[in-house]
Amino acid sequence: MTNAELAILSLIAEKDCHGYEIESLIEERGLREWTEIGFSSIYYLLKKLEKKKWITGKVVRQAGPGRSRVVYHISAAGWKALRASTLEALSVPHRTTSPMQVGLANLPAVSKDEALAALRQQSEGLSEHQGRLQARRESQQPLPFFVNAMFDLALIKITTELDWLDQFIKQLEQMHDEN
Amino acid sequence: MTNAELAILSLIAEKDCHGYEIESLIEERGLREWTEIGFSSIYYLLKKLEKKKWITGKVVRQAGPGRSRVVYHISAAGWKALRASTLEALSVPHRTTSPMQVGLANLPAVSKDEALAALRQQSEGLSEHQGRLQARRESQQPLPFFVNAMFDLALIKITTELDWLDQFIKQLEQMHDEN
DNA sequence: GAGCTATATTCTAGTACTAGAATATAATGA
DNA sequence: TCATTATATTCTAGTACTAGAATATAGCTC
Repeated sequence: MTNAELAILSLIAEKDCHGYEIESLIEERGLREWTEIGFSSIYYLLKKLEKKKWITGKVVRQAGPGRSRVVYHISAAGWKALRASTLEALSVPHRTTSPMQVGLANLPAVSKDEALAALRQQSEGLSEHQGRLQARRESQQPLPFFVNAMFDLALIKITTELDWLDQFIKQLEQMHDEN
Repeated sequence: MTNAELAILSLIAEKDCHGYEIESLIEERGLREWTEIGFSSIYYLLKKLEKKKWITGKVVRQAGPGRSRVVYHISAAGWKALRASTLEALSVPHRTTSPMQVGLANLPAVSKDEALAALRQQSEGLSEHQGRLQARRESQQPLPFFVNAMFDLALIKITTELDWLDQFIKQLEQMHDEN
């Protein structure tokens, strides 16, 4: 199961949902901070999960305007897959090279000044992201311990990267320009 | 330009290459530690870069056995794209949520013991990766400062994650099992 | 009963790879 | 000369999304 599939499946595991509702859940909880599922992908992913028999859809006509919804419910096989996939995600390390690291590998292609400007921008963007995460965590307390753990890990990773980056910028500033 | 395209283009920028040669460079330098470009993707990516006019191919018959090679050379437009893409990679932060974090979000789906076993496996895998990176860096000294920077950053990120993980495992061990 | 609005889903035409098998070709050796 | 080997490239049939436009339908208003 892919990350995107797992994310959708776990929302349905929590509570029966239709596509539009999943979109609002994602929006509401700021899940876009964690995944990159676009609106147009939700229905695609739902169909995929249904094809695998992990969820089953039921057309529901409701009071109020608008067409009927398809409300999805997780199946026994879906729970099994969710558990298996969660364990796999927890156990298998996944090497992650950020674009910035790839950029670093190509540092000689740009001038010192350009590199410095770019890295300062990176640093600012990272700080903003850090701030957003911190704010979101604080605004939602108290949270279950495992959600706090997620925030912790995310924040610690960003902070580490930011510290390293700021030190690297200083180091680069003091270097002789070879370009 | 995608990460994969950038990686290939930067190898060609360094020196004219044909497809098979790129594969051996990737293997030789342990670039799979940084990117996930499969062998079958190299030719696909070369074609893509050629279509964008960033590289030009030339059929070369060489001494020795085997069919002719297509040796690629970076164009002026290619250099321009390489510089632009490098600056973008250096400046634009990229949120990266590892599968483990997604797993953490689904922690309630598994039992405490299962989670602990999985996380211990994660920790071991991470340690091994850390060791591999460290060994590779040491075996290749002296390296250009920016390559050392890449290793530094990668190692610091892994170490941070590992420290957090080991602490989290301890915390989880002391918790009451609710599943 | 005709149009309007809100709600929800589907469709079209992409992009970006990827695994693995098949193919092509130059030299060499039996 | 004809199979074999080494070298290098191409082909087939996928998977996994994704942007944005189009469509469907229930109720409400006039």
